Amino acid sequence: MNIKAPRGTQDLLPETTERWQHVEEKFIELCRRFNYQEIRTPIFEHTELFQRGVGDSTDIVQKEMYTFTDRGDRSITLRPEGTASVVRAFVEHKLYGIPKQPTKLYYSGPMFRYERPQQGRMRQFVQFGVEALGSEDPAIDAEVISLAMSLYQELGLKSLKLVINSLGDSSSRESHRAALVNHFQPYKEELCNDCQLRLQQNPLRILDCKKDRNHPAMETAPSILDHLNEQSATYFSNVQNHLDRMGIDYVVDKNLVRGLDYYNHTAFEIMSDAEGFGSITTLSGGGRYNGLVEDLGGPQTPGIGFALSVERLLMAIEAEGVQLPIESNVDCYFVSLGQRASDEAVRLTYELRKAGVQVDKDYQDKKFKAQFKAADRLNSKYVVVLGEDELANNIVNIKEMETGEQVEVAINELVPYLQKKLQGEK
RNA sequence: GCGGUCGUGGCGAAGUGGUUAACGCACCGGAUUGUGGUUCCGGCAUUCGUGGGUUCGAUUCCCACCGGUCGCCCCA
Repeated sequence: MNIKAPRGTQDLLPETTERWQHVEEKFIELCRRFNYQEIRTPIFEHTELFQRGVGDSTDIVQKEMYTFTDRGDRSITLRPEGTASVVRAFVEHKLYGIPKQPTKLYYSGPMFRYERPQQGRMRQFVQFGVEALGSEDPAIDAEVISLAMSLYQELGLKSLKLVINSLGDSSSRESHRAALVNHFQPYKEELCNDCQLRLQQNPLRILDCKKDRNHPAMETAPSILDHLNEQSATYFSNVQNHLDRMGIDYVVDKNLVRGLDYYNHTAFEIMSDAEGFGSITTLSGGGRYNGLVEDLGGPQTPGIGFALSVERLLMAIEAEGVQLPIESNVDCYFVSLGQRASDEAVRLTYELRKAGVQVDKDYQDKKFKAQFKAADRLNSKYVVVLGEDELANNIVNIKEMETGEQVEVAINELVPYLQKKLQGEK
């Protein structure tokens, strides 16, 4: 029986992991520049956290969670997203009490959702995310958005679209909700099954229903933007003012509705315009969640954050043909002939490695020529040749592969010689 | 969860109800007993996603399952 990776999971092989490492390093470096610090939370949590945090009416909670009962009869869920866990940790460890405020955190790690996989949608996928807790300044909304945009831009992506909207505060949402119910109630029978349910549960989400998008009632549906109270409207326009001043392009989409219950005020998504990117165009999404900390038992604390999919980020890089500066090669390769020479090469390889040189040798008893081929394939800058003759004279032959030049060097000079050579290049 | 489509060596890809499963790339060895390339020669699938069924016989036909992929729902 052949065991394969479970559906919707993937192995990332060396060729790919180099690309992952590159974007991970970029993300970490960027967070540092923006003064966000890393938080690591468990990969599984009590199921209740997501029911309360993400919201019982959401698709995530209703049909996408990896939930199981552990041996202690606890209901456990593999985290489907990061914000609920971060906020839980924020409350649990009373981070709201430390002097450094607002609390600016970033995370990176696997998330799990039970869905039908397709490209850009895995059951286990990796998100980068940030959360800024404790500030209700429109400037920090802009900061979070700019961090997300910077990551894509600095990695070289061009076909980006930033979409923003405001969901308003609770009173704005209440008034909008009532207006929506009023508006759609007469057409209830004409809407799709899902939307008939949404009418009671979450009428906001009728707005981004793909099935009913052409229903005439959509055109005339009340916009949240018309129901924002003065504070909410001011907040939203301040966020936009900051984006304008920062030179970040965006479009306002009054139908942008985020799938999670905890959002209010600012909501945004970054999408890819790239040719052939496929039907899933959302690269990342985020928004403000001023009630979540309180919902999870903490003091009233505003928050905003976003999360992006690393898989989709790499897909976008691929789709746009961006070349990442990844070099996979070796400084030096040993070619040896005969057992005694090979033994000595083992020792010298170790000496070179201790001295910081990136070096490898043959371990498959390959023929002389095949060893050279291996060196070539690894793009080795130098080849050190060690045979019986060299051994007898206590020397090695060092060949520079690009030029073909070869020099004799005493064995005990090998390490300093190569160190010097390689230093000169860098 | 629903619908379409696909599943042959490491990769790409032909093929047929019958018995030797093409070809290309990659890889390994030799020509060239110690220097990367080229060329030439040779090697490389008891087996066609898995399990059943039909048949004298199945990689080829049927069914189920598994997996990929595309679209829908929804999202990152």
